[in-house]
Amino acid sequence: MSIATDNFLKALYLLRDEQVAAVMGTQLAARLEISSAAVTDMARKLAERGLVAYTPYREMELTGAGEELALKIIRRHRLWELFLQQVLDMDLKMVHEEAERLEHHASEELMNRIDVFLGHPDFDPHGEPIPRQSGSLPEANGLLELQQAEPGKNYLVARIIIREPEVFDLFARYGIHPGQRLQVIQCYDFDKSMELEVGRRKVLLSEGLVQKIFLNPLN
Amino acid sequence: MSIATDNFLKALYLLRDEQVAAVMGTQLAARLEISSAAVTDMARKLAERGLVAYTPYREMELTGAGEELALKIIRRHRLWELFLQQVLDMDLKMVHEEAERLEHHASEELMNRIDVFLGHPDFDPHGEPIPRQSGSLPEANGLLELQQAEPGKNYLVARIIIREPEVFDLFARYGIHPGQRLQVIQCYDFDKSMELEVGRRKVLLSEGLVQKIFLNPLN
DNA sequence: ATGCAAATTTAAGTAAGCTTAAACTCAAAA
DNA sequence: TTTTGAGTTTAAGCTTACTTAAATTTGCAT
Repeated sequence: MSIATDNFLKALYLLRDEQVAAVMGTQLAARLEISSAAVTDMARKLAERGLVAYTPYREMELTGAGEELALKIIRRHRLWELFLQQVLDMDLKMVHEEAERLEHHASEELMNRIDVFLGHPDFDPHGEPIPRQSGSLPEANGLLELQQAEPGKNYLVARIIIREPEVFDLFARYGIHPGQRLQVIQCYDFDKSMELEVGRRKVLLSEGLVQKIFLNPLN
Repeated sequence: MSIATDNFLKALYLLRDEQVAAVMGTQLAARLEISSAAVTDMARKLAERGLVAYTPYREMELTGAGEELALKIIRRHRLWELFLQQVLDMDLKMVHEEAERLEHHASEELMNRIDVFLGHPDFDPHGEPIPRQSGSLPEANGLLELQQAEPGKNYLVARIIIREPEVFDLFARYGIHPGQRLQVIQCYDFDKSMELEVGRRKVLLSEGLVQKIFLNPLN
């Protein structure tokens, strides 16, 4: 499997995942930064290999086999991201582009060692789920949304969704990161903001921020 | 810089290093597993870029700039090898081919983090020197050859040259690895073999094995 | 000094993964 | 229902890093 193939399958999977609708060539071309002619070309080749369902002038989507491969690549990407951040202390801003290259070049064996080293993690540093070796995805709904937490009880931050770099910095400043213990002080129903205790500091979060945090109950 | 370029420069450096003589196309072709026509092609291109000194039908060698680049690539390779072995506990037999791929795809920033993580190491798991960021090579002659060690004194193993996988296994079985403390019990001058104490075990090494071990005096 | 074999170079061709530009399709508006 | 333009495909061409096969050079042995 070539890098171009890897990237095509990955982009197709993620694009489909982000929107709910099917994926058209132009979007793929934009995301992969190639011409739409190249997309058509690739689609035809991957269709021959049974990885993409494709009829000329129609939308395309991954076949079962294609999705399986896409998930493997995404697994590699997210494991690398987490490894680079947690073990080598790389800046979250650099971690994506680094993983973007490394994901294509590590052996299965190495990826499994990284997985073990990290303790079979469920989420990458952006809060995105890391597909398992089996191809299954960890479900965030095993987790509790912060909105539903009971004031007074203790929780562990399990996952924070970080699509914007500023958000990471903000949470970092308040000491909110996976593994951190926290308690809900109060919920303000009128605008759905919340007051938390993190460490021994009190923090006030807007609804938008609250929705990015998922918890595990403690004891 | 492409992967092909990386590999060409690296092979040219290492080949030159192994033998003392200049390097001919056929040897390069053999090592890189490409045709000699491809070697000529590459040589011409790299000569244009000022990385290789090349005149048709003559031997070729690296220019200053070429050697600088070769050392950078070798640095990456050896840092990866050590990282994979020490941090991710990969088998020494797999470490080379893994590093062979990763060396081309990690950023300078990542390599430096790996270097720091490992404590700016001087030698890779095969005992080969790791070029520094500056391009200089750690000299093994800061180290003591085992032959010259004084019986009774304590030493730390600094470097073991492992070109054959069996040798690694052998040393591993006797607990001999970088960082290990040892003492010389006796030298047998008639065949230059030696008896050592490693941990609390006594070990008898042939001359060939003795020559692979380099030491730092302890206190 | 000459011829020969080995090594090297040239020439021509291949494959992947692109590009641009022209041709085509299709669905939706007129 | 015809037109239109956005989106897609086809066609032709490029680059890199190879390949094989034929031509060339070299240095060594005679």
